[in-house]
Amino acid sequence: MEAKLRPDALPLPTIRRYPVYLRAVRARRARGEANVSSAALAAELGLDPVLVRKDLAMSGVAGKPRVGHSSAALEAALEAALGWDNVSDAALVGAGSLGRALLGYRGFREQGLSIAVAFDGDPALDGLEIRGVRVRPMKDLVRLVRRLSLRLGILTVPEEAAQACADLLVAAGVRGIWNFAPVQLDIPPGVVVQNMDLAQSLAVLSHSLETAAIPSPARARRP
Amino acid sequence: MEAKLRPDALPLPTIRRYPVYLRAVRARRARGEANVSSAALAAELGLDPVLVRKDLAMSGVAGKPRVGHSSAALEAALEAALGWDNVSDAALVGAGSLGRALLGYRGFREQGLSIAVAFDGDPALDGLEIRGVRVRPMKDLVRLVRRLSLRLGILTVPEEAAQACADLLVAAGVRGIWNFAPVQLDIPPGVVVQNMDLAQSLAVLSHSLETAAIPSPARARRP
DNA sequence: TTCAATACGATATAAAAATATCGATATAAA
DNA sequence: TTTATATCGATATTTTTATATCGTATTGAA
Repeated sequence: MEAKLRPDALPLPTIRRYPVYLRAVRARRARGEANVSSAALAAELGLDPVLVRKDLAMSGVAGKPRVGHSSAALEAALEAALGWDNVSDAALVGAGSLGRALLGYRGFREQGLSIAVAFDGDPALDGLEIRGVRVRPMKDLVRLVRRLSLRLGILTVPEEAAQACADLLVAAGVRGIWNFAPVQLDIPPGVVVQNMDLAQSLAVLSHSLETAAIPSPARARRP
Repeated sequence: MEAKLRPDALPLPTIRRYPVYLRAVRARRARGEANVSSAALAAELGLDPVLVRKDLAMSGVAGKPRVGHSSAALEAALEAALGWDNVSDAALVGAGSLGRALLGYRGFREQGLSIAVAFDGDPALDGLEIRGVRVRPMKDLVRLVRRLSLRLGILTVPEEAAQACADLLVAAGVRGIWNFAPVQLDIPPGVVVQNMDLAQSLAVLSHSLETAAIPSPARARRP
């Protein structure tokens, strides 16, 4: 009868939770658990069981009562939903300290991401190899990105340079930009931008630090 | 009559947008603009004007028709709401590449944050000074953090070490933890955790890259 | 074989957030 | 002075997301 509850568009918050589920499922699978129950995941992650159940249901894999979901199937489905099943190569722009930190992050491979080449405006870095990735001058960006047909650009330059570099990436035919600069980029439609703003995250923290400052120390977050 | 619309708790999405507004307001003020209109901000940031207006209203500063809001007052109010008006010192745990990148980030001062001391388990780093911040061994963490009465901990260690380091920070009396490790920390109530998960951000990007792949190129994001 | 418990699936309700609409007010131009 | 308009403030509506509830299927134990 095939009556899967599968809306064509997954809710954004669900997408954001998928990597969290995926990590947990992978860990359990590595531990030899062939099946994962949504309730167990919810308990481990401190989330509402219903929420987890709904999220998993939207991945398309069915679960069996008293057993849970096949962890292998879940892992595959989550990866597919995220587009992490086939590794895609990216170009990193800005080989400063943040750029280098990203170059050194081993976890990207598990997230379908591999940095193929880096660019930097500083001539001193030209030709340098950082963690197995060669740094190229900016003037080669459009040509190289196009030749390697990279779909993704990672922007780790100072905010003054961000828009100009983004324009180069777009000119090179990139489909998405992961922007670490605290700037609202002006990008033509068709290219997806995801901002990674430290300030936004810090805002939530320091605000709740400010407000939840004095009150009673005994108060559970989740009942 | 004093009928300010001021809910005691600001919506989380509003909090997240505050740093974005703040940056824009600061830039305009630096350019000599004494007043900022919500409509202009909305246009600059690509947001809905009503949304911006509501967000700004919740900061408590009133705007005047045909003029806008006083940019000085707005800046102060936003900073106050975020708790960025008085700089607070933080402890950084994990002086690896990501930790160093954060140590090198100049923007933190504008966000009310200053890293006072760093810790790392690697004895080779003991005593090293990075960007003016001394690296200390882990065994000194609780004592030093307590003595400096630091309220905030920044966690940039590998995921295996994250929970143990978080426990140390909590033991040292920290009120909030900014967690860059991809782990769900188990933290007692009273201590606020804000996760900065690269994977979650990348998830949104690669998913929309995946879904919005083939369709028509001409499609505006905001009408 | 029967029964109880677990965990899923679906529906319903509630909460939160974004968007739309309308009226009021202060400023600048006529 | 008058009038038009930009812009705010408030209310209403819609959409999105989260939570609660109920029924049912499957398994493992009695």
